[in-house]
Amino acid sequence: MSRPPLARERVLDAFEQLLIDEGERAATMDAIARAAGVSKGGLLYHFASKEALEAGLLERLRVLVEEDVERMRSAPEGAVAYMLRTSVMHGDPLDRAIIAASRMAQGGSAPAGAALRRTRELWEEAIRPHVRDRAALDLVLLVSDGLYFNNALEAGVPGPVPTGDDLSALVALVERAVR
Amino acid sequence: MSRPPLARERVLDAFEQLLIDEGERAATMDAIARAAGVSKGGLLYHFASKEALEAGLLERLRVLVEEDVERMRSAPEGAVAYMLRTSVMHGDPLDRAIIAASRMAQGGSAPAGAALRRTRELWEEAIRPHVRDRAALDLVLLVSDGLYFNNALEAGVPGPVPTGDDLSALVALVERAVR
DNA sequence: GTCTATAAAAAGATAGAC
DNA sequence: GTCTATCTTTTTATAGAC
Repeated sequence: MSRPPLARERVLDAFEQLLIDEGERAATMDAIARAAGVSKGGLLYHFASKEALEAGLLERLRVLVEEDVERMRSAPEGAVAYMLRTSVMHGDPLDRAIIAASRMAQGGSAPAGAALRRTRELWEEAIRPHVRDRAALDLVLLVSDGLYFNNALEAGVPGPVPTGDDLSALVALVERAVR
Repeated sequence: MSRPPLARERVLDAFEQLLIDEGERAATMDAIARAAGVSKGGLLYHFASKEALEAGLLERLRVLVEEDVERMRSAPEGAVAYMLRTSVMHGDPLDRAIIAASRMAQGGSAPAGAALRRTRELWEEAIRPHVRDRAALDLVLLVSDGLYFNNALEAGVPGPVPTGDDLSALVALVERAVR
C-alpha cells in the first residue's frame, strides 16, 4: 500500500508491454529489465522470480477489475452498454492487464487462467440483474469475450473489431436482444 | 498428399496436445519428441526447426478450416446455428487446431496470428449471406470468438461455456437477433 | 536498492553412426 | 528414418560488491 517503489512499477509496466507487443516468449527477465531500464539484479530485487513477476501483474489486474465492476454497476448508459463498449481495446490500464493475463494464461500459467475466470465471474454477477435470462447473460458475456479475444489477436495489426458507428449498432442490437 | 509418414503425424499430434494441455512454454522440442515417442534427432528429421513445426500445424489448420467452411455452407440447420454449435469445444480436429494456433499466436507467433485472422475472414464470408446487416454479422462472429476464447482458457477446467439446453437457447436468441 | 559477474539449467540445433 | 552425442545460446537465478 501507499506508494510502491517507482522502479517496481516500471518493471511491471515493461513486462506488461512486452507481453502485449511481442507475446509471452519475448517477455524474458532480460528483456524486461532492459525495457524497464534496470539491470537484471535490480529487477530481481523487486521480483525474486518470474512467478513473482506474474503474480505482480495479476494483482494489478485484480485491483483494476474491482474498480471496473464498481463503475459498471453505476454506469449511466447501463451495465450492458458499459461492458461492451469497454471491451474494445482503448489502451487503458484494465485492457492492458487483461491482454497481458491472457497471454500468460495461454503460455501455460495456471494462476493467470484462474484470474481470468474470476474476472469473468465478477462481470457475470454485475450483468445478471440487467438481462432477461441465462441465454441473454451468455450472449453479453460472449460478445465481450469475443471483443477481448480479437483485441488480443490484433496487437497492432488492424483487425475486425468494430468501432465507431459499427460498435454503436452492435451495442444496440445486443441490448434489444437481451432486455 | 497421399499418406504422410506416420511418425510425422504423431509429432504434430504431440505438439498440438502439449500446446492445448500445458501451453506454449511446455511445448519444447524435447517434450514434443518425448510425447511423440521419438528422439530429438528423429523429430528434427521431419521438422528441421521449431518454425517448421509450427508451420506444419498451421497447414493442418488451413485444410480443416476449408472443409469446415464447406460444411457450413451446406449445413441443414443453417450456417449461423452450425457456426455457433461447432464453436464449443468437442475435441474434434478443427477445435484442437484452433486452440493450438491460438496458443502459438499469444506466444508471439506472427504466422499463427495471420492464420487465425484468415480463418475468421473465411467464416465471415460464409456467414454474411445469412444475416441482416453488419451488426448482425459482428454479433455472430463475436459470440463464436467468445466461445473459442473460453474453450481455450478452460483446457480441462470446467468453465462457463454453455452446453446442452443453454447452448440451444443461446443459438435461438442469436438467430432471432440476426435474421 | 541497484549493480556486475557468474553459475546452472534448459532450449534449439548440428554431426554423424546405424 | 531414427538414434546418440555434442555444441551454442538463451533463460532463470545466485553471490557479493557498492
